[in-house]
Amino acid sequence: MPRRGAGTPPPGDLPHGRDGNRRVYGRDMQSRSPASRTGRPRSATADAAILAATREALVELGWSKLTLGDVATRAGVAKTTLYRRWAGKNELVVDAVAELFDELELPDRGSLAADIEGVVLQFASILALPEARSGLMAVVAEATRDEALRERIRASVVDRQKRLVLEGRARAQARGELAAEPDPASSARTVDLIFDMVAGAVVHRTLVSAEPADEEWVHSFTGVLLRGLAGEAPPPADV
Amino acid sequence: MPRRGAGTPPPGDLPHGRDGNRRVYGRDMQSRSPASRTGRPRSATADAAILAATREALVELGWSKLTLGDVATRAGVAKTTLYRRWAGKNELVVDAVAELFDELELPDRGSLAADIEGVVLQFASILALPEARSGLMAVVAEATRDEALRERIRASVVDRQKRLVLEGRARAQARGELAAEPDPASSARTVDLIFDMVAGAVVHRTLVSAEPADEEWVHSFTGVLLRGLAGEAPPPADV
DNA sequence: GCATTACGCTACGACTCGTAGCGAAAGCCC
DNA sequence: GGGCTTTCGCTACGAGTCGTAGCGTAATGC
Repeated sequence: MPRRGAGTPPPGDLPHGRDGNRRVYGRDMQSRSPASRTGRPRSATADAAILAATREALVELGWSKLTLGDVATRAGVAKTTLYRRWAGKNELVVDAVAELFDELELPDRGSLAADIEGVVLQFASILALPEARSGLMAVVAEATRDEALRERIRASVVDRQKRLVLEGRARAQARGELAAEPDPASSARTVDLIFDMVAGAVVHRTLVSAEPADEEWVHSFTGVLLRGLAGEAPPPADV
Repeated sequence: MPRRGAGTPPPGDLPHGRDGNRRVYGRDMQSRSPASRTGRPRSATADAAILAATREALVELGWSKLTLGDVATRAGVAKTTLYRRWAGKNELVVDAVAELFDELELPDRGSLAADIEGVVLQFASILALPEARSGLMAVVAEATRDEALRERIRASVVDRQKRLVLEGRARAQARGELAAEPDPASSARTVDLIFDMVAGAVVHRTLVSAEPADEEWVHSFTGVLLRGLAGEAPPPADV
């Protein structure tokens, strides 16, 4: 499926001030990327309108019934404009959903347990949004057959969460709650493991089991994660 | 999207000897369900061929590019036959993927840790199949907007796994490895939590992180699940 | 003013969808 | 065997989506 070669990643003139190289505009990034600042610039407002329209369509139609023509109409742009910027439905939805994860933060709550509960609740609140539920799993499913798409998801969504795991772990080690792990390879494996356990549990709870990841659940989850199944028997109900 | 009302769930004459009411054939089950054993029976071999062709198409094309016409051609049946039995792509893929989970078992390995590692490895080996990777996440994504589909997935895929959690937990309590939990409501919550943690972690590892859930990873995961993050620092490398 | 790029619009062939209608096949029951 | 019922394969169909091409116009930098 060859794509047009007209893409030019604008350095930083788009509204969502995230890292630069996320929007790929077609497929290739280095064709004539560095400095082509002549001609009419791309409308930044159109960009925002398209992503907002995509989320709106995700809520109303879901993934499978979402069409790019419909998104274009909602956004008030021409369908061709959409195809000039994104390679297809997958890439568009990834970008639209990724913006939802911008607000993730990790305020220091004083203890590892409190930090975990805080960030898990944030993550759960995002996954509770219908536009995230419909879109995220679908693009993950598509990504199983598309290496580039997987990388795009990793850069836009996953890494932003994983940073929180790194940060929380460092804090806990500084507090003495977790033992330091000097070997960097072993440490990286541990971080990956924790990340898969935290994100996986929340995703599975909200999307597969279709039950809310509320405070009670998060509290129990954190108890098992920190102390294990055999730890304290039932976590105290001091929610 | 109104569907035909011709469906009649055959009691048990289909090859895969699973529980009865899984295949719904259209939408309604009680229209004239109980006994209509006259007329030409449905071809059981066609059923198996269709499901096998669906998995084959999932491997080659993935979810989004899979078309029912193509599946019908691969299976050697007419496209209309497909629509007479399944309401659409979602239901068909659920049934095709569900068959992959038939072989899940929980042999008694003597300890809770060994039991967990065994079942997680089985689950991971299923998720490593491309037909499972492509199909499962996609139908889960669709299910976020379709209550009936969610129930179908629960009955065909999820509950079969959850039974293993129940079984393993009962064994561990009999061995004295886990404390008994007399309150049934609290016990049910714990089982759900464990299930979301186990299945979620494996799914996230294999599908989102796109890394294999091999023995080393499973061993580390089991260690954290049983003893918690603060438990022993790095699990001993006696894999 | 000029080159360059993005935009809106229309039109297009190719494909998929899900259904309708038909005659033939494959079972049960008398 | 004859009759009844249901399924099957096949063809055809309107509706909808896809992704692109082509055109004239708008908005920038030099």
